[in-house]
Amino acid sequence: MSRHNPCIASRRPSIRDLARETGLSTATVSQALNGMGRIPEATRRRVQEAAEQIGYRANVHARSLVTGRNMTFGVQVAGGDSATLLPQSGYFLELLNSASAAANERGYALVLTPPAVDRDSVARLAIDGAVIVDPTGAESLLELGPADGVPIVTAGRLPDAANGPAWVDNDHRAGTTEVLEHFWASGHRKPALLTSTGRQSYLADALAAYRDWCDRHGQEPLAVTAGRASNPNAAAEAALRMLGAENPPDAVFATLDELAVGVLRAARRLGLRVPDDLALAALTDSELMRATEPQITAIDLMPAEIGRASVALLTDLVERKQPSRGHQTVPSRLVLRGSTAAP
Amino acid sequence: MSRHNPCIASRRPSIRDLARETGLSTATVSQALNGMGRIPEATRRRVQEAAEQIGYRANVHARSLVTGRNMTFGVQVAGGDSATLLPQSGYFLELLNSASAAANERGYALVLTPPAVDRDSVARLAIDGAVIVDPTGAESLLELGPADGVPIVTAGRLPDAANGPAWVDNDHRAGTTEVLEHFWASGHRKPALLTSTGRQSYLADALAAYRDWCDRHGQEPLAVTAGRASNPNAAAEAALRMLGAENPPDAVFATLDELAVGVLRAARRLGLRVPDDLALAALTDSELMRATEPQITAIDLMPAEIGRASVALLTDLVERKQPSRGHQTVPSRLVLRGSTAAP
DNA sequence: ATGAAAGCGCTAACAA
DNA sequence: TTGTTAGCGCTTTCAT
Repeated sequence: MSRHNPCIASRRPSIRDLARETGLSTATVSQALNGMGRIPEATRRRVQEAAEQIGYRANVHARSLVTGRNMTFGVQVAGGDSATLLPQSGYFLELLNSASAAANERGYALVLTPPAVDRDSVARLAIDGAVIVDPTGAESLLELGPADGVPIVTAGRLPDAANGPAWVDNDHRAGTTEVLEHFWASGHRKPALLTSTGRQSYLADALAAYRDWCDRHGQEPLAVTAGRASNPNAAAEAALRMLGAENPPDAVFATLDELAVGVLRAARRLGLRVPDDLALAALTDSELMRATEPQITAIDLMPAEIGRASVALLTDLVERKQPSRGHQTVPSRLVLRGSTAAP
Repeated sequence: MSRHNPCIASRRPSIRDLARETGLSTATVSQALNGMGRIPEATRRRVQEAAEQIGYRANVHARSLVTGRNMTFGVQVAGGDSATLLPQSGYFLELLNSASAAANERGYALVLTPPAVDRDSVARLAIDGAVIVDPTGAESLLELGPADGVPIVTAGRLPDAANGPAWVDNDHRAGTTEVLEHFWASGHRKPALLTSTGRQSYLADALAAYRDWCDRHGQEPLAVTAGRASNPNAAAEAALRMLGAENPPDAVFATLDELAVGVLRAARRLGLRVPDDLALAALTDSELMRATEPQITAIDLMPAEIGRASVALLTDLVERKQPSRGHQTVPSRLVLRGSTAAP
């Protein structure tokens, strides 16, 4: 019946409407709109104009049904509780925005994937691939994805990056070394490392680079853990102990923005001048680093670049069916502020 | 040919495989899995078990093609540049996470929608509805959506909320009044209002409530604008002028977390004790408010609740085809900290 | 209570 | 160069 009653209630024009409009077949119309080179330019133009005219847009579900591709990527942010997530929220949000833009440029939609997915949700989400940001290794998608033919890219590395999925990351060893050299150049000879607990790769990287540097400079390493990550008070306490001990460090590199805030607080309490008595820098730049006094030197991890690169890598994996290895290193940038002196 | 060659290369089991497995027709199988009540419980169970057995999951595209529903919501975060976005990133991220969870609970996927969409992208995204977070009124989706039958819910109100889309928001007038009463209770008699520039509804709300309160308490209002939103330095300057003037305020309510940080800095520079000489509170709670010394009293806007409520409202709109008016107010919560004294 | 059949809108062989 | 045709996997009348 509906076929004999041509759209009184206005439905979206289908490819058949467009075929009728142009006097061509649906197959030709489809080719003209999507195919490459097979249709003469004149016809193609005619079809495109008619499409514009009647406001035709292809139905994505019909297309996906036949092509077998979803044109959708998933993005999963942080494996765990939102408490550990929020201190770095600026980082995540910037990453998310750029990843979304990059995906859309390539014709993919980006869907938010909840941290704990089961096989059912993976199927329902209908994603062609996924980016997992700062994985802990416990994310179910890490196994479920590849098992169901959904390639994964991680932003940040997994503990066993060698035979894990493709990844995008900063060179945190280089960044750490750069900070320590910056301390050195301004006359600070005894830097300490203040870390949070966690299995993230960047912590291991920072620690390794720190130990290397100490070795090369004949320093005894002083690496302190502040306990739970997102706690400036815990950091302040750890810093108080560290700075109040005999032969204290004259510089601190903190592996999280909030830790650096705690150090600053401790320094103030001890009457230490920053940067003269104590130089201070943080691994992750954030608005927090601009809100203190003095502002804190920090490494900008370029989250927008990380997001963009992750999507680019994922697209390659999905479209070119390349072997699912591969990785990319995004350069970070040391942002000098008042907590460290100019050399 | 493929129909005569039953899955040597393993494809996902289709409804026909399930029909064959159970000895039923595809129609019955479909009914058993989705229909309500029409199929005897025994049959239903049998089908469900067989589905489990062979790992059947319905193809979302095939289903959407026939039902005409996408089972997807869009979410758009911030209309403009990321500079104005990032200071509130914790707020957004929390909102996003809860919105995603709420959508998934209802069977919807949540796709990130870029700020500037055209009609093509709206069609390609294939969304049944969208949440726009903190709209400025300039978002193209605001018009494109409804024009294409995509209902919109805004988290935060539009300038002309009366005949705009459905919205979810806090009662910022009540929140503002609560803060002012809190100031009053601890003996602070002359509160000032420090705002950022912007067309957001919460600014107008705060200002209106502030003026009302001043009226009722026989105070001369002192409302100052700090210029561009996300700048603690600009806020500090504005605060310095305000606090250095004759007959200065003894309390400041700042409409953004970063502004409050600027005020704190100004107070320290002027040698004012907080909260004794100057009480301080902020409209938006964030990790920043816990990173200063003293920590800053702030209104927690319950972003997770906002996200959840927005999705709930959107679902109603989409599924029940209710008139697209309607709104919901989410209660906020005053978090008392060191920057204000106990009464 | 269950099945047969049509068709959602599109693409991709293959035919002309 | 273009058209014909056969589905993609599912839901939904309408029969039985």
